[in-house]
Amino acid sequence: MVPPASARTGPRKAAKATSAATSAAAPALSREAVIDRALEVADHEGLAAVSIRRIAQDFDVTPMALYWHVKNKDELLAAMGERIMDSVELPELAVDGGLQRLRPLLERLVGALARHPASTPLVQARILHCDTGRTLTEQALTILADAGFDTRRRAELSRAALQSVVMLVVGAPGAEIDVPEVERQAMRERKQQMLAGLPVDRYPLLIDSAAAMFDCDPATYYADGIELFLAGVTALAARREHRPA
Amino acid sequence: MVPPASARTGPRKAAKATSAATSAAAPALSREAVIDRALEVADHEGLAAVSIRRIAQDFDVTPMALYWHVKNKDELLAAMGERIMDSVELPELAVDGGLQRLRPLLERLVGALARHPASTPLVQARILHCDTGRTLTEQALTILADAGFDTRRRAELSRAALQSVVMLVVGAPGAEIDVPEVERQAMRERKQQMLAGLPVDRYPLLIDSAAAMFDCDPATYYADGIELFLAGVTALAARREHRPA
DNA sequence: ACCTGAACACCGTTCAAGT
DNA sequence: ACCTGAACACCGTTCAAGT
Repeated sequence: MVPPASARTGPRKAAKATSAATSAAAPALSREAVIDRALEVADHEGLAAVSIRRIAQDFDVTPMALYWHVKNKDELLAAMGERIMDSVELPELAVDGGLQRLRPLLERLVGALARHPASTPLVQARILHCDTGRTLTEQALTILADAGFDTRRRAELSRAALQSVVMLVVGAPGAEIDVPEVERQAMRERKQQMLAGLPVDRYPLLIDSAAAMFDCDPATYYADGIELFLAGVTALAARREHRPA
Repeated sequence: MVPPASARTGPRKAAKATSAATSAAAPALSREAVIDRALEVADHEGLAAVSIRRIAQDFDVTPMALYWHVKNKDELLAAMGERIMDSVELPELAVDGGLQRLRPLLERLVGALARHPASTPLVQARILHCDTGRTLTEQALTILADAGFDTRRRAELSRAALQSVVMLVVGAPGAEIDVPEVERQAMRERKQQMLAGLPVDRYPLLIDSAAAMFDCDPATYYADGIELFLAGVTALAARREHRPA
């Protein structure tokens, strides 16, 4: 599943340096440090590379040492998700601007998630388990309520809003989540070749789109994704107004 | 990670029945049978419960026997994703109807994915690796091209269309993917209690929506999700028409 | 063509013990 | 309060060998 070890980047005993001044090497073990390191490992080698034993190794410590700072692996993964969520810089909620006020909210979320694409799937289940996620949801609900959506629609749409962002990041073309950094380029090329080898008569448009699917600017990709969602809610809100129940 | 064994549901030697007529028990080992069983296990116990050794056990066979039918675990997971994708009943592409022709396409996809929510994450990366997925994409691209979207926007939007469906299924309220069937109800109740315990002054709308987030009808949830996407593309297409470059 | 046995290098986790 | 050692029950996978 994971390539047979080799290439490690993490902090390690530089040599068998004696106690005093162990150089840059491993930082002190702590819950925060463990979570940070886990996110780093996921960023560079994929989420599958995150294991209790591996992280312990990076701290030059026994695997069981981690269990003092973290309940178990599931809790570590949950904490990674919440850490990402808490890194969102919450925007202030403007008094007016209608549904367009959702835009900064979604942009900030994209900004935070895109820093850790490989760990973004972890966020999905943890949004409502941290303050930042709840505040973000509450803001979205406020904006949607102002636009006239009832409780049920608000719930659905706020959910869809945040999940659309998760989807954008996880499904970003060329992100190749869960593939280690080093193999990403090769992976992309293999995919592109596969598409190029398809029968042109059966999939003319698909082949035509292949290039656009791979070399795409992340900034416009995210902007367009957010735009699509906003266009959707705006249209739905307009329908409500024109034929009110 | 996975609860400590116990409760298994799969086919098993009923007793130490002698060769001839081993009753209903384990079907013949084959690539198809392995994939089917893996999907069943994921459906009932979550994707994490799918292991080479476990599936082998369910067939009363040595783990290494599976390697004859399947290259390795990654290939098994990929095959599960493609199997789901191939179970989509492709709609015929109507000649007219504009962007609304996307609807049956998305509905069929939801239909197929919703049968295996726990394994739906596997579909994401495999869409373009099977005929059905490519055909579906080609159809989406055709509809989007007819609506006037250029190559880049077509590529983006077809991608967004299929991923939105994956997201709808994976993020379905109360689906609790990756949690074994037996614990799902308990999990839902824990979440609901957590929301109920929140400070009402900070999260008034969130708490108000809590009920709507949990007891929701899957049919309208999916219909609304598809509607949101269609409203979005339709609005974007309309903008293009009114101020053409 | 299809399956087994033995072995290897990994996992997560518990529990008693050390400082 | 924080960490270690030894042990257990799991993983995926290889390789030589059986029928």
